[in-house]
Amino acid sequence: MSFTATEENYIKTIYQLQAYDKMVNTNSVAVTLNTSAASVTDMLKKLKLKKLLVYEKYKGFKLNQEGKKTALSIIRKHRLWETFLVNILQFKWDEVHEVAEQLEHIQSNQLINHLDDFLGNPKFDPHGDPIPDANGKMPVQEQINLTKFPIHTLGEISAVGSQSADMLALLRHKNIELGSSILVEQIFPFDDSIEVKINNKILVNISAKLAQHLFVKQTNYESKQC
Amino acid sequence: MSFTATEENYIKTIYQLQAYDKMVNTNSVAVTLNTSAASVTDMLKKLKLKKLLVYEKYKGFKLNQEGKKTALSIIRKHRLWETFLVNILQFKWDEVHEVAEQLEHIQSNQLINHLDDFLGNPKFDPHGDPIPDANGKMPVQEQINLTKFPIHTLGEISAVGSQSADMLALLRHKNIELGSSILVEQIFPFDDSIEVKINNKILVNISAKLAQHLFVKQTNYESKQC
DNA sequence: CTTATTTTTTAGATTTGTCTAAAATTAATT
DNA sequence: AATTAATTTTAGACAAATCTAAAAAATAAG
Repeated sequence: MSFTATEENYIKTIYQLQAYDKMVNTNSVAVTLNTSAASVTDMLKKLKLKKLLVYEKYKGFKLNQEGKKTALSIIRKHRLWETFLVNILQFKWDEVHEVAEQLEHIQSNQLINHLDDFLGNPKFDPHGDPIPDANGKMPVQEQINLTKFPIHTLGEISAVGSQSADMLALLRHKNIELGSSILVEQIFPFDDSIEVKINNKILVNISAKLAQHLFVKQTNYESKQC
Repeated sequence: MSFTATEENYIKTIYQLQAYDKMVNTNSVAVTLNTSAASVTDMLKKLKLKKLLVYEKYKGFKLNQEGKKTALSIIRKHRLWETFLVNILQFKWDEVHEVAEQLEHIQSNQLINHLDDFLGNPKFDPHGDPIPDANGKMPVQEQINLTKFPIHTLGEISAVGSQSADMLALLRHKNIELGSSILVEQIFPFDDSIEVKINNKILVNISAKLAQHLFVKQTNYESKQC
């Protein structure tokens, strides 16, 4: 079965909002897609008809198995295209999103599988996010971006996403290096900066921009993947 | 200014039909795009409003300067993507069209210019068609596919588009080699086969499939490019 | 446990691209 | 030149995706 670009955008958004099978509400989808709640309701009816989600009016909704499978195939396409843009066409990290949003809607399994092979079947995209395989299987993400790391959870710095001298100088100044332990204490919504404790000793503030270039691996705890 | 995928398909079709500034009629566009004459009329009004074509009702129409510029940028995208699919992703010649039809509508100058650079700024696509540059300039096409070569015009075989042993055996059988002179005598619409005279001596019949793999350079005459 | 507030859904309208059927125009034929 | 045939345009309708405003349901507050 195939879907319009609009349907695919809804499916992807719902998937991201329902992480670990939570119920999703109309408004959050409307806000994310920058549209009205009424439009979301219209689309929900349509997606229910196509048997992609569990939905009863006023009660919230979430994707079923088929819906999740569809979402993963869209995410796969998006992340492979981002990898292509950055690794092959020399785009910068922060330039790829808009173009990948268009490319993810191209319909051709042959295309995406050939692209996957050409890129060397990458497991993670340039932002460190895992790329589902052709069967929708996501590699376990051993490292995630600091901006997405849960609060009050112990982790350690596992990678830095840039070799810029300016950035390395900043890290040295803050006493952060590969292997440092890190614990997010607080997030400031105003500028998206993050206060973290490094090596269980010093508190430092990390700007949103710096955080985007730091990758963290959770220590001790099992990650509950679904 | 930017256009919907549908508008772009009309613009491209009209461009191809008006070769050398001939007037185009409604029906031929309808047939090419597999739609109704009424739909074409609707779109003509829209494209006239956007100042892309010269159009007076019942009198035919053609793209103006702006329209042709737009058409060339779409053709540029289409042919660069076809080159990418064949040269990089290992698609076969006859598998690329449908996917390129989708990819040509992706909007991003940065993307297409990076792709052009990555491919090494190719002048011709895998079908031998010329690729317009970023300014819409088409390289002079010294060779064209036999299927597009004008009837009763003297040319010579300038390239063969495959190295398959089966194909070379067939060419040897028909006494065709690089540099052979060729003159199209007749085209049979039933199976698109072509009767040609080789080296001004022997008449041979060439199947549509074989013709697609032969490239011909016109001899003696100047090509009237616009 | 009613009332007020928020969230969600319905109703009705709009835009884009499409269609069919009928009317208008041009081209062809006797 | 008058009539027939073909082409093109208009008129009116429809489906997809959207909107605003009003109604319905769920949640929160007094």
